[in-house]
Amino acid sequence: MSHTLGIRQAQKQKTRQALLDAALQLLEEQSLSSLGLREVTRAVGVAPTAFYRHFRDMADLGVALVEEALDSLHTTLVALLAATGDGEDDGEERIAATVELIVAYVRTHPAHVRFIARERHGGVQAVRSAIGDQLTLFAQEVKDQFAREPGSAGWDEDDLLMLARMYVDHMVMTASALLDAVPGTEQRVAAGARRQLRLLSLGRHHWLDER
Amino acid sequence: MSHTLGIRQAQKQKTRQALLDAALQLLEEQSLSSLGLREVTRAVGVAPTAFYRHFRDMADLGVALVEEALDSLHTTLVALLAATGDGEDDGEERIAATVELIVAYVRTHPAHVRFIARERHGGVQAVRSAIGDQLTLFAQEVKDQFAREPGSAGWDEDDLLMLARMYVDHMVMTASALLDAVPGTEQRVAAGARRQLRLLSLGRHHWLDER
DNA sequence: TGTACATCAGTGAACGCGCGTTCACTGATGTAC
DNA sequence: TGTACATCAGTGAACGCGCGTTCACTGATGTAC
Repeated sequence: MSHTLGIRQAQKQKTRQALLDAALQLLEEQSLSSLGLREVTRAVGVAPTAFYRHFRDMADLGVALVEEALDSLHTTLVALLAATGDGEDDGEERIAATVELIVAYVRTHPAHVRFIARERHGGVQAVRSAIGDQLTLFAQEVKDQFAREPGSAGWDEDDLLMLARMYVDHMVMTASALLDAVPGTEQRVAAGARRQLRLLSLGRHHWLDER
Repeated sequence: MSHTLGIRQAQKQKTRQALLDAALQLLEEQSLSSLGLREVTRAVGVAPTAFYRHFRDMADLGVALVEEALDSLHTTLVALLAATGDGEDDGEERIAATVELIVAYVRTHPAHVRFIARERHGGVQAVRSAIGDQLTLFAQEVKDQFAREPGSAGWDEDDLLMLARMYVDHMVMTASALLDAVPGTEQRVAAGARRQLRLLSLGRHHWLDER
């Protein structure tokens, strides 16, 4: 039997989620350090003081948003690694699948992408750290996947991590570029992203050529 | 004979520069959208209303800061392109010189770097646009330099621009990574950046291998 | 050079406003028997 | 099942504070003659 939440706890969760959703929406047009507690509670329709039943302050809510956003991003990353074949053809199929996944992710979670891109270097220290830690974790996972592939034979740890970081950074950058793209030009951006991945792939295949 | 400013104009410029300097310093620990006009004038030691003699609002000051920051970055970029030889040895010297220039730039202009990294995706639309436009311009200049090099024979325009964008983005990312680096680990970050440039360089040299 | 008037960068008082935080509260939900 | 008490998510009034913006001003600098 799975545990059913009491009415009280269920309602509390609902309010908490409403606060997170409202904040994420408000953050499309401003950054976390200028978003007010009253603004968020007003959007949800609860008293300002209700906020304190869920978060200590806005930075605390920001960290919760990072977890939410990067949980969904993690799902996408796992799918992306699953689509990783290191196949016979220099990975052209994998590149197309990767970019397609990013495009789909941006389409379904635009606010999350914007939030991460904006707050990654934003003005709230705790949130910046949370995002940095998660991206480092992602790079580790990508590295582990690379290490499993035959194309990585002979690579040392540092080089693999460097490669993984480039892929993760490229993912974030592509996602953010898609967001900022003039509507209708997303296909051009996606094509550019595929070209960039092709360049990285070429570099990767020739990495060991000169010892 | 060069034109000498009147006493009045010279003093006005001085105050304006003081406002920009104070704002840049305050922005090390917060983002533009949460920085207040009174905060800036207080730091300079003038009345809040003096602000309006120089800027319409904080967004206006932000755009002025973009111009200031990217002017100095442009100087660095020109030096960087001058250091570009596309030499015999896969460009290892150029890579070292490039990373060294970025390290030096971050050391001498840390606040500018932080400002650009933070506001590139920040909450103030006008500033975001100003930064985006300048970076596009930089990519064009890098592209033009690449086009002049023998290694780029056979490349089409779109591919060259894509490559230039990767270099510009890599520069910004490296600069921001150096800022965030735990003090003392800058050399590790620089080594990682060199490795990444080596990978890009390899990709570049093999770009036309398969037509 | 001296005088009379114009300009305008910076001042300081005043304003209305929304902010974050405190506090004692209410009333529905949970628990013990 | 029913009753008595405990818990606690959300309320609403109140607070002091700093904000952006307005306005009429001052006095040093600039200009015309």
